[in-house]
Amino acid sequence: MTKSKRSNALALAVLACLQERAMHPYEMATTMRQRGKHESIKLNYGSLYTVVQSLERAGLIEAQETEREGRRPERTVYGLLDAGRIELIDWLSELLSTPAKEFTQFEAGLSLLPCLPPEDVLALLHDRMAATELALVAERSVCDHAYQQGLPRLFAVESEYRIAMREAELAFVHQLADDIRTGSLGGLEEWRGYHSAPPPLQLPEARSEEATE
Amino acid sequence: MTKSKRSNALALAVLACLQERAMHPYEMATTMRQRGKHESIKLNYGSLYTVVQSLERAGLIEAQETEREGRRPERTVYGLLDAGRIELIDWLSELLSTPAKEFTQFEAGLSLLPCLPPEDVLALLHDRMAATELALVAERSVCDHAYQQGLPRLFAVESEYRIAMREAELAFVHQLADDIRTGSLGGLEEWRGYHSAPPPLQLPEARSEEATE
DNA sequence: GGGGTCATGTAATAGGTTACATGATTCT
DNA sequence: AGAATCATGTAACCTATTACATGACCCC
Repeated sequence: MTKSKRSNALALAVLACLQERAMHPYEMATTMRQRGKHESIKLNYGSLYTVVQSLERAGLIEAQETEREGRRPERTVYGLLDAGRIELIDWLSELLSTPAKEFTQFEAGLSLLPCLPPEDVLALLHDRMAATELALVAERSVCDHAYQQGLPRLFAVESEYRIAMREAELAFVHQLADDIRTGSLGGLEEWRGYHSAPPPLQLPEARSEEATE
Repeated sequence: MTKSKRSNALALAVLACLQERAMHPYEMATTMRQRGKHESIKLNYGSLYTVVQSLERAGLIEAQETEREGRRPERTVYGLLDAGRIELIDWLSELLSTPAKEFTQFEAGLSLLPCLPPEDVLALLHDRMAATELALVAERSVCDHAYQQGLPRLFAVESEYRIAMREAELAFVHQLADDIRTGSLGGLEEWRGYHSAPPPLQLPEARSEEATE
């Protein structure tokens, strides 16, 4: 697995938790949630148990004891094996050092732009800009708040990264919308032609309600 | 499905192909490849057939004829139904207008930074910057080349988007590396403490081979 | 005329997600 | 005391990916 299994980052998070101390799965989940890691790594209980199993099969972690507190269901506590320690370091190093191809939904959408008429695209992009600005405000304030509580930046770098990426996307969309309006994308007439727009409406002043630029 | 099925963008690409004309699956794939859409939408044959089936079950597309050319295997040609046309517009509009939460591998990596010692992280980030710069050169040249062939920008917006995002990430990583070096991330001693670094090596001039800043 | 590669698709497997289950704790 | 929520996990389902299959074309 050690090579094939590097798909789902939740497995990496599990290794990271266990590097700190042995835990049972549910505790890993709450730990991650407390630290806000679920904002960066998709987490749900179902997958968690699947992933833990698969890490065990791969010999990276090991069930240490099954304790039972009160009459709750048994909880299996897992510990990190040496192979797991190595895999953690290796995998994380790869994530940091090697830019990976990611398929984002927005990129998919952009690649199919010609399927919609330009006026519609313009309106949609304006909607996105507004939504992005909102999201940015929220993320920035969460981040600032954490820092004011004394959290060292080291533990919220992901958050700064998300903000930086959103800002960049916003700038891009802004520019793109401008380029569509001014026609500097080229092929505007062709584009409009695909979608038999009823009148020769050349979008002279027809702007939607957004005025973000 | 119309709501639950909006996970895999390949289905959207299928709808988009069929908006143009009826096709059999293999032809959709080659069409997408020709236009470089597989750079933006993950495509492999196995998934393609699964996705087409599921679109058919959902009543968005329909098998029109099964032709047979020479003694090749039968090919089923699919056509877009009205429900499919609507779904295409709806789905694409959502992708464009609504920023979605995406989990990227790099963000996952960043969120686990404290698992590695700061010196190692620094080296890894420098590797990433070098690799990103290479990737940027390649993508820019592909894009420019296409434009010089007369392709209107409209058909390569995704590519410009990828470039913009990579540039932004590069800038972020650059800044982050600086912040680690100068200690403005806070908690550097703590951080180093987690990983009992053998000597009190304070990374005085110990830089790796990259000199990107 | 035999070995590769293209064109086209199917089947088996693995991975992940949703839905469900059950006892404990807390709130009103 | 009953309702809601937390803590903990299992099982069934669905999706996607990999591996495989098969005839045709092409090149030497």
